[in-house]
Amino acid sequence: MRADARRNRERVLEAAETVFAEQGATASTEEVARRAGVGIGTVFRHFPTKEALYEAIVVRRLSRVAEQAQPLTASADPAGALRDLFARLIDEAATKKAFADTMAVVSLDVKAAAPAVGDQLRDTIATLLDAARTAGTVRADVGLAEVMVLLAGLCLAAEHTPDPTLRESALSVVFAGLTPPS
Amino acid sequence: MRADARRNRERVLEAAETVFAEQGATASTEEVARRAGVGIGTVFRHFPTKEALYEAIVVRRLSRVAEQAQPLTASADPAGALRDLFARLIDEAATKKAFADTMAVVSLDVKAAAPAVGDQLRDTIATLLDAARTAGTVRADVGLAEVMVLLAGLCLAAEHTPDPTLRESALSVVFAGLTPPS
DNA sequence: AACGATACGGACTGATCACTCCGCTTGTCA
DNA sequence: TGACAAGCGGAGTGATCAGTCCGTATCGTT
Repeated sequence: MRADARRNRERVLEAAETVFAEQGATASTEEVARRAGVGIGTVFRHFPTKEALYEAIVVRRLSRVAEQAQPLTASADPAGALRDLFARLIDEAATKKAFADTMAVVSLDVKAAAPAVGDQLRDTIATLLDAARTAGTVRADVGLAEVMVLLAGLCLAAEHTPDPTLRESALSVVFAGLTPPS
Repeated sequence: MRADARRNRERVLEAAETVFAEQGATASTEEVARRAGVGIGTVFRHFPTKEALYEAIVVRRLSRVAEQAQPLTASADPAGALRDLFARLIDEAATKKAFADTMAVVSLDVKAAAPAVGDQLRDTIATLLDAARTAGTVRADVGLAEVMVLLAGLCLAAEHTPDPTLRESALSVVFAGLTPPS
């Protein structure tokens, strides 16, 4: 692969990330090309389809998030770690358009396109949840599926909730519901 | 207004409701016209804009929902009534595409297009919430805003959650979080 | 330096869609 | 029943956008 090609590919990914974050998945490919300082042809040479480009940045974002999340599994307070992770994901969803949709797809449409990356995050959450249940800091009768639905819901709602305090409050209520009755 | 005009207007609304429920807001106006057994011109004569048509069916759905919800304010168990209402809205969101978005807009983008209709539902929820807090069946420190965020989140997540049991479980967790600690 | 392969830019194509316009039909009322 | 306004259908218009194609520029290699 030629040097300029590699450089342009990276530029396109970077531009796509910000454009999709700002305008959502409906942003035009031309806008991405413009932002990258590149012709449309170049975009399509590197990513044969708009969907492929979109998927590429989804994978990118997800693997970054999953990578940051992984160390949490070593935490002594798994429920707390889970909550921190959720807070981080919720903030990302509030800030970057279409990230909430990504989270919804990863959380809920399990057989989704890019499987491995979503699994990684899901696995981390599963580990934390198990540990928290064992520790007695999360109710034993809630499963991963429920938690994923709640996470997706919080992320999707966050997209329309500019006030961070309010997002935090909603998260608090959910975690109160996850805590075992005393 | 001529008899056939009134009849066609109703047909268009009916068709739009099912088409938007099936395909979401991106469904084409032509599809609505076809489903209504009417020319496109007719659709645009009654609703000058696709957006106007969409807004009309949003208002329609919302006022139906708000109307059904209103009697609940008389309930002796306001927390239970609130939960029933949420369950109903969540089911609707799971079944009818774009209803979840409507709920999100009504819940979160307060200054939205069709104000009065959203207010009606919001008022009912506020009344139930107040009563429940007074009765001590909902924590005193959660406000309407938080509840609306949670409702929107549950509805948005429901759109991707075909399993009704799972939706119900998620709702349970949220309501557990709303219940005062014993 | 010179040459072939690789990559680039952006005009172009075809499809889709919201919306318009006008010749024709149908309801209404005298 | 006749006449005319109100309403209808759907071909047409312009805009947008994903994706193609090819003449040109750039890179790497000998």
